[in-house]
Amino acid sequence: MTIVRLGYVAMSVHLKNCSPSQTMTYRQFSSIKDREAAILKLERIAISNLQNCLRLLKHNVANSIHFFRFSSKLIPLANHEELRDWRYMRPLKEALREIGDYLKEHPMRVDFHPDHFVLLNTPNVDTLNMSVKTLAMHEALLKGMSVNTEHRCVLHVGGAYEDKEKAMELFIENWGVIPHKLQKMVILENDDTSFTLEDTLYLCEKLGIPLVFDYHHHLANFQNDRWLESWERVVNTWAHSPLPIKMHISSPRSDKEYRAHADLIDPIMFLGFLNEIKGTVPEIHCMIEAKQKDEALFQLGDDLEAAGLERIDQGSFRMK
DNA sequence: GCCAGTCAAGTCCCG
DNA sequence: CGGGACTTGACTGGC
Repeated sequence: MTIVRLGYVAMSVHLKNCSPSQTMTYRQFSSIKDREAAILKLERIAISNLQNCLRLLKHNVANSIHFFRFSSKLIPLANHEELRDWRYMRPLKEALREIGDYLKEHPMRVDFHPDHFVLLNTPNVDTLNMSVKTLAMHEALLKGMSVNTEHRCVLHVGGAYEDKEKAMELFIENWGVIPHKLQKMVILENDDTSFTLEDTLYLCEKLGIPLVFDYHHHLANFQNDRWLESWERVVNTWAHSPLPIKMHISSPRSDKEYRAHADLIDPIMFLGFLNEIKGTVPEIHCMIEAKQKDEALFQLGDDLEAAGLERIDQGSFRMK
């Protein structure tokens, strides 16, 4: 038996005026003459983003969704060079605590996917330092919400830099200088241009990092199309995690724009996948990456039910 | 009110 | 080798 739980990313198409990613660009920031007022504005935006996150969590509970990825744009300009003196966490304490209190009452898997500027295998020291800083910010946000930080940040391996083997060795080398508490947060995903399932698995096994299998990326970028041959190894990377295995699902927008995400999830592709892994794990969490966000989740849920899966609630299914 | 162009960050790809 | 594409949602500025 396998329990399948569906999750979605960052925002809801059903909640109005509820963006968790409002922002201010640096150009806009620097055009405000009173710097203190400009910083207050940044703080107001960040607090509003967190309040909208809480609304989203309530929406999830109301719709029995147990899995959610926070936006990584919660704090505009958080690590900008010119705002090094800004202690941005202090004014956010209260808003973060409220989220933490709510999560305590309504347990839900929440995590982050820092964007593609966070590169652990970069040969550039400044880029590496910025990446560590950004990871530390994610850690502070999780801690502010009293969420156990272990395995909550999905990252890609990084750039190939014209030599994939070398780039993987550089990942291992740089990994050694990442603070242990940040290492603990990281999980790694196969990507759609450079690092395949096998490449990522090599690093995950070597360094003890759980692997997030992205099925769509795999179809766009593989060495061996028989991913099932590696599935047991993928499952094993989660053996010592407090969390169930997770994966990403999305569907190609079109043949021409194969790598771009479609509005919705193609249920045939997903059902095919589920059929293969049925019974191999007690529980799996599937993060839906689709333009239509939570609506894609609802529609996929209906498709799964129509296909005969036993529905536990809006976001959960049981496969015998 | 709508549409096009712009935005912190890095890497890849094409000409 | 250099500049544009990539990707994403939000926001600005021009009409």
